[in-house]
Amino acid sequence: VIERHIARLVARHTLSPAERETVRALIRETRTVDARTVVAAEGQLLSHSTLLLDGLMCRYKDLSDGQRQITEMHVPGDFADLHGFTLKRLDHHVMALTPCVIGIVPHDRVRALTDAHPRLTRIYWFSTNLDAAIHREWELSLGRRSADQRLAALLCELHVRLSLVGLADESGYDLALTQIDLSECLGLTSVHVNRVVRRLREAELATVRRGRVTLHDLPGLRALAEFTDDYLYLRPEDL
Amino acid sequence: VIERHIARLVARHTLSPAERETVRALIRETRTVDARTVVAAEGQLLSHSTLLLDGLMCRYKDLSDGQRQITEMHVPGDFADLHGFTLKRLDHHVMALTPCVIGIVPHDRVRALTDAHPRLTRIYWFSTNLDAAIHREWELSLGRRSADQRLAALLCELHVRLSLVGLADESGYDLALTQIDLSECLGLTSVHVNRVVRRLREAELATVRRGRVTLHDLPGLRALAEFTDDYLYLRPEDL
DNA sequence: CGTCAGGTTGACGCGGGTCAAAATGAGTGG
DNA sequence: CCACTCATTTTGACCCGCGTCAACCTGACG
Repeated sequence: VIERHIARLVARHTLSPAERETVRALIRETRTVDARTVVAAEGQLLSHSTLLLDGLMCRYKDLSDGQRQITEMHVPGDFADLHGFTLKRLDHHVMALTPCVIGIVPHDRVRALTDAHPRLTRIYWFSTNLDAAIHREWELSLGRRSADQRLAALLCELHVRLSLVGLADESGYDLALTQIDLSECLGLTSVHVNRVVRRLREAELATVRRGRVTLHDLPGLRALAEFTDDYLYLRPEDL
Repeated sequence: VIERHIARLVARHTLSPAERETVRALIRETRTVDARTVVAAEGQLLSHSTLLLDGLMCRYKDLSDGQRQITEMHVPGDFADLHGFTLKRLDHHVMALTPCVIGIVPHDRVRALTDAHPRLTRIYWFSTNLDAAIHREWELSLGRRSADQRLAALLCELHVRLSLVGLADESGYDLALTQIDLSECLGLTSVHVNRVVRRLREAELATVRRGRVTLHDLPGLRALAEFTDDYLYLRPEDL
């Protein structure tokens, strides 16, 4: 399943066989974690990063009254908290939303990589910058898009990202998120998400039910959200 | 004025004299740009990054109807688009909001740095991860904070960041932003920003007028926003 | 002293929040 | 195989924060 991580990297940059080996050697062990497990807590000193191999995870921050904002979704192949290597302590929580398989990557191995492999370092630096680009797109959604557009944009983003690792096709993808989870991504209430889900279904754009997203009209969905995949950087460039 | 950049780095990590020299040598030239100049356009292939030495800049994205979302503010000492080194093309615009002094840092010098100076590479990697942390905090604001809390949070963040480079004290700071600019940071309309500015003044928390932010009650402002500076990473850690 | 960007204010409307209740449905144990 | 449970989804009625629209004010600058 670590091939999903390689696939994700290769979608953006070439990797030599030697580099692939170096990447594979980053993982010390794999583990499974239950749904709703916090794998990295805000403020905690970290000694390793978490590579998501299977399942869904998210980053979130919350306010004192319990309101929660998910700042990014993670799909298989993603590093959930590679930025923890330089930040040491996270400004947010990382939580499994479904049962997950994760790879543990000790920070001393990442550090050795930065000392010995400048090109791979640049590739992983890129990877955290891609997370930032996703954050920016979400800021645009949260600040300026309507509720319908926000959900459409999220569905389009997940479709692209899951396709990269072979977990989506043109018909749709499996997505084990509750409407509460979606509301925490979108800056809405779960009640309103329910209305928006219905509207997208009635507009024959997409059907979202617990467990599965079915895409009826992807161009229409993209047009509604004004979605372009530029911010996901799918055209490989040299590093 | 490049000392502001050094000050910003040293607030988070130690720098040896040799490292300081290496950092200084990154700048090929300095320039001035007028207010409202776009110094890096979305999608454009970049060959250098822009170090902000004086003035205010921002990153923004927009929708087809002209609605704009500023995703981050830049203060003197910040790299405005260091992430452009790995991304090659930006997913957003970078614009001067006031007349600015900038340093031009060619990407081949950054690349040389990543080949020869692993520790400085980690420090600059950290720097772009700090941008991402700011993006996440803004996602929290845009998704979950009320209009009043959002403005309070922004004023608190700028106070901390400007203090680091000696451009703010406990009384307040100069800030040449229009209410339109603020509205584009906060995901609000300029009309509503005007009302919020009045409310913060009437609550004797802060006075915001064109050119100057005066802080009357910083603890009150921070409490309103539930602001903590954790996400700005002011406690130095080793890299 | 004219011009024009930006700031200010008021009236009104709407998107999305709140509250409450009922329906659904995936386990779980008997 | 059924009864029970509890989280989640769904729906309706009502409300409010913020947007919209429009008019007027202010002040910097030529």
